Amino acid sequence: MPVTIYDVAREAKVSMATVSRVLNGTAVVREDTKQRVLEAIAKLGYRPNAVARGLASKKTRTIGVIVPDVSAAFVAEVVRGIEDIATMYDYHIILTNSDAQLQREVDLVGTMWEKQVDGIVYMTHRLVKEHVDAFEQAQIPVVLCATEDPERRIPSVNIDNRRAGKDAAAYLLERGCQRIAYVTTPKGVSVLSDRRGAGLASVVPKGQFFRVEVASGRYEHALPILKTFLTDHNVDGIVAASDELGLASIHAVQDCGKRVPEDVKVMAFDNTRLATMVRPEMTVIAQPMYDFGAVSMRLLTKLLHDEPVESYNVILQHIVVERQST
Amino acid sequence: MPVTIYDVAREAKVSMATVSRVLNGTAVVREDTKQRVLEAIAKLGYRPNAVARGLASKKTRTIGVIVPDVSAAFVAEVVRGIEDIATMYDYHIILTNSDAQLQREVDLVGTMWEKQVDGIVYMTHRLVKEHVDAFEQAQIPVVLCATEDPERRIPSVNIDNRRAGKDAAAYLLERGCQRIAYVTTPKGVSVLSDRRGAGLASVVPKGQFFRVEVASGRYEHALPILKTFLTDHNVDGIVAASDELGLASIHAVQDCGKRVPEDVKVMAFDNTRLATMVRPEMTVIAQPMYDFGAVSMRLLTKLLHDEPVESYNVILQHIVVERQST
DNA sequence: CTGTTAGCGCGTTCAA
DNA sequence: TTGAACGCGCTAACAG
Repeated sequence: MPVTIYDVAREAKVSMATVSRVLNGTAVVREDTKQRVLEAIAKLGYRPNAVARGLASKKTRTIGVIVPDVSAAFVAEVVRGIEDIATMYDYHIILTNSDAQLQREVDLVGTMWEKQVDGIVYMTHRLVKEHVDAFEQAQIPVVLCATEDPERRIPSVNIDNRRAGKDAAAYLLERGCQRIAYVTTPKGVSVLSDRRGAGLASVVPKGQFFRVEVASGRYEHALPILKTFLTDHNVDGIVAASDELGLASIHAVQDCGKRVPEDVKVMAFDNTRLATMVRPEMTVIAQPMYDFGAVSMRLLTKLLHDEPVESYNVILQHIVVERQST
Repeated sequence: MPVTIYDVAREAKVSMATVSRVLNGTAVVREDTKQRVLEAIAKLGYRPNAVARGLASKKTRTIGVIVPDVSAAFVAEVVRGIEDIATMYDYHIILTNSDAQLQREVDLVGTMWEKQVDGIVYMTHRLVKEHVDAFEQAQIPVVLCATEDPERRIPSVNIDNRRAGKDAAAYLLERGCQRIAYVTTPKGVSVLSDRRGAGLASVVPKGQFFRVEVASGRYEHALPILKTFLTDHNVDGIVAASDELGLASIHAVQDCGKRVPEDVKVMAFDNTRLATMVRPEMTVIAQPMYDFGAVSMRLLTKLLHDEPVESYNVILQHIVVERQST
């Protein structure tokens, strides 16, 4: 029942090939026949069937987006950036959550192949060989988003995490902090976080740097752990791996009877909306979350259209935003 | 180059129809030939092409998801629910943001048609005739998610917002509040919010109910407006339409030199993670955000598979979660 | 239980 | 500048 390209052709008294031509601008069509076709399309309310197009052209104008979890503020913002640019270039996105589980992450590349996506924007905490193998086997252009390939084989968009770690430490050191703690997930979970930790450790004098590991990165899990830590350790500066951990840090400090920022300065990574909605407002190393997504998607479109790209491993800028917690 | 069903057929020495049968379980296949096919599939690493399947079967196993903005915490949680259940039933989702713009919301239904989605999960603040017309014209099953169709023509998943408003008011009234303010977006923007407001107003004595309108619903925009309001009005109870507005309310109260909850009790709708991460922790009318998405998607699968459904307009339960702000 | 044969709706040669 | 014909990879009758 749905009107097809044949119906339009009949209505306009041309062949379907001609309709296809005006639709795609593939070849020059005489102006008046073009008008006839356009009128027929309008009259019948014709809409091209993207699935049929996909089969015939082998291009679906669909991008696979694989992320750990959209419900995380950071990720949601990234996805928004991806979708905006995708829309701008007339692509749609198929969104999937991997829950950061390797097996699922790898499997999803396969199902994205089945869906015949033109490309993939990929986000994971820790890229390993299995991922790269999956990309290779699927033969689909991939851009890593806020995800690092240690060997830089896959196009990616990141900030300089090591440098960001250094900047955070330098910031606190300059303001008189002597003993600094880094609150983060356990080593090995997130490459980015570990990179930042390395940056911090490279600047803070040995013996004055502490690493506090929180399994889940969630506020409610972190709070008690942090309280215990602060009871045992006398730090005067804290860098948290996320806004949520930053807030937990602030509250933990306060629960220990100390003040932020007078007794302990706290800063966090990310700069989600949370950072400006709490009191004291949090000083942060702001990450360009939206741009992670937007730039990744833009890079992918370049790859797909064989446009020249200046860099396959884009580094975006991070900045320290000073607020009340330091 | 990619291996097709023909390659598998040749390898297994059967016809492609048989391969299709073992793939889809469409008909009984003798056990040993089935094994041969399976082996061939494994050997060749065959993956069915979903686009070709979609064209032939007219079913894409893809669901269109149209939301105002994924980067909003509430929405992101809903989307997560949708995606989880979609995955469970072997569907994928195409996610798009409408920014709550009517024209775009309507257009997106058309582009979803082009993509040949099997169904749509739809979220908007205010459903009007144009939406319904678009659904009708597209002839695609739609489930409204956290969105109300006043005339109940479209399947939907909601809470009872009027009752929720009443419950909020009753809760504050029972605790001694006399003058209650409802902090929300302007009338007409969100049907749900207006419904709640009506519920509140129906319980709070006339002259003791105040409606504070905040254009954007964002914390930073609400804060100054609320401070001004609180300076002029002596309320002792506040109901906010979202956690973000609730937090703005709390801070506004504090900025006016009053205490929460001693001088003014504050409660909010939603119960996003924000509610438990701030101090005082917020009392909320908890909304089942994840379930909005999950149940919507489940309902859609029932519609798509002609399973019997008990109710086309599902009402989920809301509950008051008492915390420190009241 | 299995193979043959049409399409699905469109892009894309190749001729005209 | 236009049309006819083929094929994309698969599902779904229809035979056998």
